[in-house]
Parts: sequence; C-alpha cells; structure tokens
Amino acid sequence: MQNAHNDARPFFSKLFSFSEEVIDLMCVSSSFLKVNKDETVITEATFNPNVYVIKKGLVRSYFIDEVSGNEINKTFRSEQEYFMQCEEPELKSSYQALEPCEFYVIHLDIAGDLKKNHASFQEFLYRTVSEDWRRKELLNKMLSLPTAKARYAMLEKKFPDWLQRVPQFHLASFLNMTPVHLSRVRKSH
Amino acid sequence: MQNAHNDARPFFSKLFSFSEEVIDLMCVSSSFLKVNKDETVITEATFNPNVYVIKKGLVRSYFIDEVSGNEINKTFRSEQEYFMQCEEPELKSSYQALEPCEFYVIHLDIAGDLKKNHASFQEFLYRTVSEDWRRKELLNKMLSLPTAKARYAMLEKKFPDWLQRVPQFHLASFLNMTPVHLSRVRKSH
DNA sequence: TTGATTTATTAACATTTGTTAACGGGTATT
DNA sequence: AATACCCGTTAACAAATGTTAATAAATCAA
Repeated sequence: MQNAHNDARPFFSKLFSFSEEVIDLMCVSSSFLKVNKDETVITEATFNPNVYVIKKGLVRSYFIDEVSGNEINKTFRSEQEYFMQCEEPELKSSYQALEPCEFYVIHLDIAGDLKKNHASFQEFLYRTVSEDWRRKELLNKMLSLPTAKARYAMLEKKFPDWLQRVPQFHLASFLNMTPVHLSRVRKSH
Repeated sequence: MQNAHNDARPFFSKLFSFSEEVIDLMCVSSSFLKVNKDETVITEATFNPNVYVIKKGLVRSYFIDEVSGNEINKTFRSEQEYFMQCEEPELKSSYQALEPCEFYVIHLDIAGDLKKNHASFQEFLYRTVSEDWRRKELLNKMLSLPTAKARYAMLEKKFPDWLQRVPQFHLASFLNMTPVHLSRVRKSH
C-alpha cells in the first residue's frame, strides 16, 4: 500500500465534480492498493471506514450462508465503481479480487470532515447511495424471478459485461442456482 | 383527497427533525388520502412526483413478471414509512393497500424548492434512501438463500410483524415461492 | 346469522433444481 | 512438454418445489 497523492488527482476528477478543495483532501487522505487475483480485500470480520475506488480490475462481494456454510455472491464491481464495508454486522460483506486489482483507498477516518463539511463530497455520497439503491432494486427484481432461466435471461440483458468477465460458477451463486444448473440453462438457451 | 394543512403538522414533526419552515411547506403542499382495502394507490403505468407517507395501514409493492404475467411482491410498508414512484421504467412498482389506509401525500411538484434549498428536507431524503438501501440489502440477502425454508426462517426473524399482518399468499410471492409451498414450509417448521 | 367469496391446507403428481461423479478442456507451474 | 489443478459440461439420480384439484377454514357482505 502506497500513498496515492497527486497520482489520484485526474482519476478523482473524472469520477465526480468534486471541488478542488475536496480533491486535495481526498488525495492527501488516500492510498494506492494493488492486490493479486483471488486475494481478499475486506472480510466480513474486519471493519475499516475506507472507500475503495476501483482503478482497475474486478471484485466480487459475498457473504457466508450460516445454514450451509457456503459463500453466496451478492454483486460484482469493476472500474470506476466503489465499495466500502457496512457498519451493521448483518449487512457486512467480504470482497475478493477476481482479477488483479488496483484501488484508490480513501481513508475517511483521516479525511476528517470530508463527510460533514464538504458539499461536493456529500453530493457524491448521495449519488453513490442512490445509484446503488437503483442497482439493488434491479438485483432484487432479478432474484425475485421464479425460474433459473428467467434470472439468467435478465442477467444477460442487464449485466452483459459480467457474462464476459465473471467465472461462471460465481455467476451461478449470484443467480441463486448451482454451477451445474447454470450450465444446463445456458445449454437449453 | 383532501388538503392536509395543519392536520399533518404533528405527524411530520414526529417523522424527522424538519425545520419549521420545511414543515410549513410540507403542510401547504400536501394532501390527505384515504383508500379502501385492496385499492391500488399507484400503478406501474402512472407517474407522479409524490411522496406517500403512511399514517395508517399497510401497503404492498409489486411488479408484473413479464414472462408469466404474474404479480411479484417486492416489499411491504406500514405506519411511519413512505414510498414514491421511481422515474426509471425498469424500477417502477405498483402499490396496493392491504388494509384500509390513510396517507399524507407530499406533492413535490407543488412544494417547489423543498428538494433543492432546504437542508432538513435533503437530510430526510438522504436518510430515507440510506435506510431503504439497508433494507434492500437485507431483502437481497434473504432472496439469495437457496432454500424456501431458509428464506422463510429469515422472514420470521427479521420481519415478524409481516407474518401477523400480511396475507400468507402475498408473503409467499415475496419469498419467491408458491402459497402451497409456503404452507408446507410452515407445517414442517 | 347466513351464504358467498377468498384464503389456507392437504394430497397426488409433474417439473425444476440440487447432488454426485465422471470426463475433458483449459491454464498455470515446474 | 509433463503434471497438476481448476472449471465447465454431461449424465443419472435425489430432493425440492411447482401444479392442480379437492377440502376446510376464515373473512366478508348481506
């Protein structure tokens, strides 16, 4: 993990219309993180108040089903997207790199008043939550579909990129079916 | 539909720490709406920029599965909760009263700058989205569980009120199973 | 209350989906 | 190139869930 400093400036600028002051603050309080394929970035167990912005790569978020002990994938994120750990134990996820990844990590504990006193950062957070709300609404709709075939069809339509980049057995978990069954669905498609 | 005026004041006050000015604005630009059981409040087809705050009663939100033509329930809302129609066609829902309901309806088109210039209303919206995000996260987790039994167990744990108030066949749709199967699950439980 | 309508339960059967195991193609490591 | 490992496919079978229909229970309207 290295300090990001001005390296991150053009990247943050493209991300959102932050004020110059906010970008300064973000650069000063962020670091640069590289992880290998398959490495875990955050686990359900640990908490830190960091925003991980993906510069490069692909990540899956998942939780452990207490009944079966299996991992269940919640979603995937890639370039220009971000994630952070929830505070509620109930909602915590783990994040694993499915490709070699590069992140800018904004340390909110260092960034101090970023959340409180800077309008453009607040707007960014509001936009982030709103966008994520909409995506979740869409995922909910997908998971509500009663047949595996219909869920797959919706994935294909709404998230075609994932079909290319995400290993099939991870998509299967995401779609609430087994890898064997996903293979069947694709065949009969 | 009647004008709400000062009738709504104590209700709005309890809902969130709005400024006096915002409460005035909300009262002036809101109406009071009563609907019978089973009546539809909003349909997927129509759009209006209103916030429906539930004073009394219970509502289900649902969408039509284009494949089967069936209604699929997304969630339920009751006293002190609110809902509004999404702008994205993809995410629109219909809302139906499962009990006789009373709403305060805030007409954002009339309320003018409520969303733009009033901090306490903006905070309210942000809190609303954040809370809803968390609930959706939880629902997603529930729908991701691979067995009907596990989904029902989680509903029982996390939303015990719904078990009391929501008709079983509507819970079944919400849990992504048939009413017949829900009955089986409950029996073997 | 009565009768009519809606909802919940149960059973038998059909379909979907999960499970296990074997096979084969790819990829990485040596 | 050889080996090992991971992943996707396929098949046979098992388990879960959907479907239909009959019945019972609950709710609603008259």
